[in-house]
Amino acid sequence: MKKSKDENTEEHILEAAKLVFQSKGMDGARMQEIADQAGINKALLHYYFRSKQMLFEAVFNNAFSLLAPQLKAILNDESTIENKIRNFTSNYISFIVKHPYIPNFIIQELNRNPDFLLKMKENPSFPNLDKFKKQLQKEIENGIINPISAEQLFINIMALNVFPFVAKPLLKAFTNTDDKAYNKLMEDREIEIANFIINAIKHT
Amino acid sequence: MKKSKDENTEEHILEAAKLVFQSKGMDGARMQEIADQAGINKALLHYYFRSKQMLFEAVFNNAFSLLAPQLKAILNDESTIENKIRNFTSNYISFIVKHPYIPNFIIQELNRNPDFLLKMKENPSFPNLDKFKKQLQKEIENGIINPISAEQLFINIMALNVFPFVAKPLLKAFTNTDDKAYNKLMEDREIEIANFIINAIKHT
DNA sequence: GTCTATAGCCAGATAGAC
DNA sequence: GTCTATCTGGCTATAGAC
Repeated sequence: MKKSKDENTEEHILEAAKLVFQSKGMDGARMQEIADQAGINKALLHYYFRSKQMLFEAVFNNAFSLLAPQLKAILNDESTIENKIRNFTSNYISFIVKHPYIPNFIIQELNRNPDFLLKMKENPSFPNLDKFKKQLQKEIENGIINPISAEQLFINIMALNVFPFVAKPLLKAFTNTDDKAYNKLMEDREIEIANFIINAIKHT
Repeated sequence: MKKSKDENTEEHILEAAKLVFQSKGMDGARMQEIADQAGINKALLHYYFRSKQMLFEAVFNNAFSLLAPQLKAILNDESTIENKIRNFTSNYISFIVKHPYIPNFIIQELNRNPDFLLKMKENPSFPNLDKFKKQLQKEIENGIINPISAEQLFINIMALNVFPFVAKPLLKAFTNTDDKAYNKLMEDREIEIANFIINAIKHT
């Protein structure tokens, strides 16, 4: 196994780079800090990834490819809109617990450089709302759901799920909660959000 | 008026610094770019604000003190919960049109350095939910509103209003809209969000 | 108050030994 | 593949003339 050592080091670097980039961002991150975190020398980072930019893109693409398939799976499964909402909410919360920095990292870096998405949108595996939209229209016609556009509903679902993690420091201050109390709020949201959304759209 | 020239320059610097810091962040911003934007020399920035850090804090505090009083006013006014929600939503959208970068700027920099808020929370003018909470409890007891905690409702209101602007690049890609179509979605939200929230919580 | 010039530092990247 | 040493450029900050 000639490559075992390489792959190991490469993995270590990626793991370290993930930690540093996701908490400091591209501009705030330092190659030295990544090297220290990985327990290796700065020169080795360049040996494996050539430049800071390329290392960053590796980390970013990894993060994005964790998020996208999940979204896609839920949008395109066969269950009802109500179930999709419940599934998404419960999946998303457990995803965040495993990868707390990802949403903010992705949002921040996309604001810095929106072109990242141009290549990705070409990919046929990029999530899209087509199926979700058809299904929603049908449920609206059948009087199960009140009229709402698929885009607005999708944005609302994302907003209610993602925002509390992205804006945690701000919301902690406004709601005057400490870390423990805020995390409790987040746990409760797993049920609360789904009910909130369904109340908002379900025909009565 | 001995100071008129100074104040003018200081204003120009702050305006330029706002533009640069809000789009690039503290780490990505360059003093040279701020100087160019203000049409002055780099040395003058230091003459007025001593350091990049201090200039940054001036910009950040300005941004925050635009956002906070607005929130406070709406939380503490005398109207019903339903009206508060409608007011907040309509005020917030026009606020964003005037200051599109502020929410993302504040959220981003608070994640970089949450301690910024520690001093601010001391200030008695810092927004809090006390009055909102009492009022909500009363309307729940009176059967106007379905049970929900003030914190969760507040987070939901913020999420639905703020997130679409913070995550614009990501949501534009997922909803597969161009700039024009996305802005149309945002306009529509001024009514849509308020109705969505009220449907979600209003007792029927 | 405003400028030019430059000090001084720090970060990304490379050369070259092992 | 991994290291030490170093180059090079860019950035904040200051000195000093006007």
